Amino acid sequence: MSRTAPTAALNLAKEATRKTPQNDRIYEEMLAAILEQRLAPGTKLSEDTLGEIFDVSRTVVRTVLQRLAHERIVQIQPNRGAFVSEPSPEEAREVLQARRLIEEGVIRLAAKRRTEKDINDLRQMVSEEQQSLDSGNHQAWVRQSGDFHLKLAKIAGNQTLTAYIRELVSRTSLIIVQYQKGNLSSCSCDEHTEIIDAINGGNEELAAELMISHLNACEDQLSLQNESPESDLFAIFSKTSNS
Amino acid sequence: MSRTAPTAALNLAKEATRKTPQNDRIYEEMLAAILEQRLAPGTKLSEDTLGEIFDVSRTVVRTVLQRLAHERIVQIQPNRGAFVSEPSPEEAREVLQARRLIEEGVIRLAAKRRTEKDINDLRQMVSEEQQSLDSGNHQAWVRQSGDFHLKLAKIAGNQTLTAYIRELVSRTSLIIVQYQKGNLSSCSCDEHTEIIDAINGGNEELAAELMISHLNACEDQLSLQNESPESDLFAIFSKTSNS
DNA sequence: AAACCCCATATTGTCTACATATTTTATTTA
DNA sequence: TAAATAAAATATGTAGACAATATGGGGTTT
Repeated sequence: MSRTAPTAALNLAKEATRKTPQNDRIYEEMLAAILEQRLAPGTKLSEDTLGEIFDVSRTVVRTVLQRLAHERIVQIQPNRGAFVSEPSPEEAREVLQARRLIEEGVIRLAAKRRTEKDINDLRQMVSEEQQSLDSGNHQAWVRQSGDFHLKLAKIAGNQTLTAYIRELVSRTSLIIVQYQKGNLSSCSCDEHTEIIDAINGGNEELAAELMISHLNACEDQLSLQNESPESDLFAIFSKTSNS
Repeated sequence: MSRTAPTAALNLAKEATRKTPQNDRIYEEMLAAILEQRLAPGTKLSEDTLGEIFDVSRTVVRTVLQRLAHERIVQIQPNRGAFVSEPSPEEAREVLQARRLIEEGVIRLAAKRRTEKDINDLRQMVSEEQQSLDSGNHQAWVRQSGDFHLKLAKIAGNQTLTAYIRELVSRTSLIIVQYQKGNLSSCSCDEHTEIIDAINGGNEELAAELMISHLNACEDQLSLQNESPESDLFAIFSKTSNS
């Protein structure tokens, strides 16, 4: 009975976000569409078209596009429009580097703060990942794999870092869409399980090493050897035009 | 003469950002106003008023406010308006924790990649910091101190991490405005100098330790013992109302 | 006199219209 | 026929108008 403050504060927080549901709804739908590969990288996102689809004016669409642009999921070219981002190999390496750096720290925090329930939740998530992998549901696996890393950030208990990881995970999904070579190896779930075991045992150092190895393995599964599009053009034509 | 691609790509990049200067100009001005404490935390940012000040419509103002909101410099309350953020002590601790985590990694990268010019630039920046400190120019010092950390991120060479640090530095400035107790200690410049010496010597481990200590020292200079506003209210009145 | 309700006012959320920039297409010329 | 140019069409950038929501004051009721 005493101390209703937390509940009140929570309700207040919910109240604060209860409105502008249109923005959020459209944002979620567009993000999902991009991450589930229904919108390929490079696709033009016409304001009029999107407005018609979601039955809102361009004003609302622009708000959503600007939000997605800030998260680097779409790129806005002034006076030309918004496009689904096509991360360059350099950008891909950068994102993975940032993830190694941040998630190494996050996993150490998570190892310190994890509860029994957290461990159970994580194991449950890996189990579902494995199911998607077994059934060949690539899209679901990419999303669930990202959710696993996001859950670790939430366990670490820092909202700022969680927001950054959410962003990086989204961008990674986009990168995987573009650069994944061949089929995905099934070892990923095992790596996730190893990480759970490490933080369950409170072994920060091991957990950190496993996380870095895991992200390195992810990067190794990508074909990032090629240069950026423009440079490619010059490289491709230099043989004939420069001779 | 051969390989004009990089230059072409650079020009293209400049072209891409040459427009929408209005957004950027107003964004920069508002950010400066907030970080220089001309707009205090909690200040209502009326769309009409700002539109009148900058001589643009609310459309443009809203775009800028949404951008600042995404960077957590302003808070948008639906149907109520935008306000300069008032970071809670919890949020302050979170930001400093995120900075320790990210900047430890960044300083290691910077130590690996720094050039002679970088070191000179950094020493020059610290020198200017010292001048502002000596002349009692608090505002300039806060900005320059942030620029130092931002420069380190640029040396590390990861644009994603640089963007995150820029955001965290801005938020830290806002936090300092709210929670700095007493005068600022002059040791900060010395700490920056020590960090430069460490990365100049290529001593990653030392540089990382110094950076963490430095950020801890920053946090220790803040008065973060109080709880968040809401909780405060309940704590304050619980003695009388609950008896 | 105090508390409550309703309405007036002001501000934000959204839509539509117009201005400006880009892209496409059609026409002209070499 | 192909290239270049001009004009039309299309899309984005901005402004202003209307709708919805929150705030504050005045009046009524107990």
